[in-house]
Amino acid sequence: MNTLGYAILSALGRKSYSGYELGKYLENVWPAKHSQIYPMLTKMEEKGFLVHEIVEQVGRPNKKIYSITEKGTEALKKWIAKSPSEQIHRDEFLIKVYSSWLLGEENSAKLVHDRIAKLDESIASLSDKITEMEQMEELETTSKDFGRYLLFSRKFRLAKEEKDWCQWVLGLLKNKKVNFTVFCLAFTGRFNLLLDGLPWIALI
Amino acid sequence: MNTLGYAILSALGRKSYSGYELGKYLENVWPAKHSQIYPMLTKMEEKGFLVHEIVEQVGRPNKKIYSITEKGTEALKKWIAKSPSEQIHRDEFLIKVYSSWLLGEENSAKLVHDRIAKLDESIASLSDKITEMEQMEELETTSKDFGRYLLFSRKFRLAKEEKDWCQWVLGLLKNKKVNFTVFCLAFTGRFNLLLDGLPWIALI
DNA sequence: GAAGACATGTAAAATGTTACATGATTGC
DNA sequence: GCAATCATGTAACATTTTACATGTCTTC
Repeated sequence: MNTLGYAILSALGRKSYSGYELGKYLENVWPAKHSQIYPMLTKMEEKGFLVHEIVEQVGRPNKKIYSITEKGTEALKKWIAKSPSEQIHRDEFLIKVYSSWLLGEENSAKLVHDRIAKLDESIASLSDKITEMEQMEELETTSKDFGRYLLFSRKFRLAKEEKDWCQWVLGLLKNKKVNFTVFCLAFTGRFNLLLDGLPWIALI
Repeated sequence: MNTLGYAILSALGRKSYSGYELGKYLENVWPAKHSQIYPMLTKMEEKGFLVHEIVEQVGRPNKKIYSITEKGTEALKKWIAKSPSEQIHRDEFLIKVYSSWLLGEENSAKLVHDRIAKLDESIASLSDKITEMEQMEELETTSKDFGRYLLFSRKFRLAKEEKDWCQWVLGLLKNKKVNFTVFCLAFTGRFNLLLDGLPWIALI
């Protein structure tokens, strides 16, 4: 089985879902279209990793709700123990930024502004999800929801970091020179390496 | 032509490369194996976007150095003007973190520690690359090297943010509860939204 | 009345990875 | 002597995307 299969198992380990619902969850960890998900679910059920029950609905199509089996959980556990493969990150935006010298400063700035707008949207929606999780009475590290919480807070932090970088780029585009900033970046890089391991609170 | 093709054009826009060298550059924006790159270069040359010249070498195989043509530059310019597609991010590590409740706290911590070790490696090598760029006398926004600089500083910042998140996760795993942290995260989320647009320097 | 969410599936095309092929040089 | 780097290419396989199919309900 491939990573998509294990991503599905990891989702069903926490909660039973239909293929349609899985599609939305998977966006966060391993994007896949429904045309890939449905055949995969069939294959996984044949192997005994999953079972489904049909939930009849009024006014909309019936669903197949999939649940993980003992065999599925065992397979997932074994897979988790192996060290993960390298992450894949593909971003057309970065290729376009790389070619910004062809684009001119105004158009480059527009490219970055558009990205900021998209990031603001996802920051807002992630903020809402985290607020929801705030409502939970007890969220311990052994809870099935703990991984979900880690995931969303990571997405949130990453989006904010990306936005900060975008704003830094806009600043460079305005000032047209970068020498001083290059210096600062390299400096903070080294500075942070020194600080590593020290509790930040001690610095205040 | 697909994104890989435009990624190649963007690289050759800055500097001429052999297929082998392109493979290494592409790792940063659009990872591709040589088995995908070589046929793509042939196809692109047939279309008139590229030309190559053979560089004979002693003691090692000859290279084909590819250069972008006028037609290639035009194609790249047109493509850059279109708004970029969504970024793709696939990471087995995150699926494993999501399933950390199955793993137990010790094994979860090991998973995160291993990630930190990998991040430290890339932080170190990116730091070196940025130091190299520091040497450059003039790095203006219209320079062909400007995009390259933006790219590496983004990679650097992202890796550092990822490491911070990892360390935060390790802290949670130790304390076993997250309620207070959830609160802080959501709070800083809102706080930062308030500060947006204000120059940070004004706060000192 | 059009668009989008809900819901599941198949087929074809594009994209990406692994394996097969070859071969010299350099550093451990 | 073994692994890694340099260097290019093809073939087979796996994965992913786009298009084809169908149909109801809800919101603008």
